[in-house]
Amino acid sequence: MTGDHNSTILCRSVYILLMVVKGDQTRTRLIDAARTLVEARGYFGTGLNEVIEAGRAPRGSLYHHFPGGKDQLTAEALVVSAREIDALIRSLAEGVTDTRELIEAVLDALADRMEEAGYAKGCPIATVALEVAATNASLQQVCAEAYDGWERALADRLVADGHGRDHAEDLACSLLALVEGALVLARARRSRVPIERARRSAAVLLGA
Amino acid sequence: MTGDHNSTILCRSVYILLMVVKGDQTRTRLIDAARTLVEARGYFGTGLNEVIEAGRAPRGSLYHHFPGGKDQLTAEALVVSAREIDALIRSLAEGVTDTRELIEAVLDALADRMEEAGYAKGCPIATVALEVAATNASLQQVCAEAYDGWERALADRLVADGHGRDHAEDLACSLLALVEGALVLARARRSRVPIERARRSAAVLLGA
DNA sequence: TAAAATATGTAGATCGGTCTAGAGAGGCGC
DNA sequence: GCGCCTCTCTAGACCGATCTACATATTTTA
Repeated sequence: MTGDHNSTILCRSVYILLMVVKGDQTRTRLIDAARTLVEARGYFGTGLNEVIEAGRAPRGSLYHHFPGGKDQLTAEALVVSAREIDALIRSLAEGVTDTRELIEAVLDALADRMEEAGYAKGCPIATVALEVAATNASLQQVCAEAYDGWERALADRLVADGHGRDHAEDLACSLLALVEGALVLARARRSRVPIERARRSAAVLLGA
Repeated sequence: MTGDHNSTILCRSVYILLMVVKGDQTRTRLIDAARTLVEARGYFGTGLNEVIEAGRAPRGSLYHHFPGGKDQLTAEALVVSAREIDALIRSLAEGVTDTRELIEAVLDALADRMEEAGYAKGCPIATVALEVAATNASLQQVCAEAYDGWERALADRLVADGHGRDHAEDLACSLLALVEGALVLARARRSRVPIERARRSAAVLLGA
């Protein structure tokens, strides 16, 4: 009886797990498709038809997994992309000796990523942030939080380098701006030169 | 006879002028409407229905003045906006003593403009640049040229400050990146703090 | 059987773009 | 000097395509 009960629980758990995994597979494919498309063409430039085609899912699945529609899908895609960049910063931060090296590593990684994608990638947040800043409060909030997280990661490393907290936050914000701006210029020009130049300026800001 | 001829020419000239002016008024209204909407919501986020409504013009007029359709209208709107910023930089450059003051003045002006518009304005080029970098060569070209012009204006002022040409171009590119990035962060967060912080970092880059 | 997830179909609006009609002006022949 | 022509620009109806969103099966699994 206890055995039956346990095996029932087990079966049920496995089922739920499988369902979750399977459901999550479709869900994940949709989010990944949205991430790629939104980064390449923005919020308004990405149609849900493209998303479900790229995500190989029927229309109904999209609204099953994302009852909030396009906004929910986009918000979740932005959160995943933001976390990925955050993890990139924090993982690179462990293998370098100071923040200057960290910024250079981040710029290199983002530049490579951008070139490899034929300039369809850059900052996964910026395009949407600019499109919705004045008209969509919830997505604007998601974008703002993404930047907050990255800035915190940079500030943490600056503090570890010995900077005071206040100065670290100031500097982290400017470094983030420099990186974001370099990505904008690089994409607009389809050239990584602005990123190389930002590297040197970042070094100056960090007192190299 | 000569009088008749002259008055005929005069009438004709006046007519053509009026027609040109009238045509240009509609044309200008459409471009202005497109400028505002595109800066606020980007290329894909701006519908031609909104443009003709804001520009108080019928559809026929739009396609009369812009036979190239949405792309032509957007391209011309970007060019006008780019020239406006270029003129802003060059006019501010005349009233300051060095490039540091110029950057600070530019940042102040852009931040005011952004706040006054409720964060519906920022950089008039960036949103479109990010949306079309990988998919629309002609608009991407327009964006790239806009940034080239602004960078040249900054580099000119740096050369006037005594910097060597090569170093001036490097520095101008990074300063532009810093400004662009600060605008992105400021819009995303709906706060001018990132711009204030970029001010200080710009001063550092310019050796203040 | 019940619930979850998938698979379509389609509604209703809006998209960019095209088309034709007409208003308003001067030129021009008679 | 009057009617007619042409030309520019305005005006809006209209087109097929696409958009987001929802509704309705069908399949899958315990």
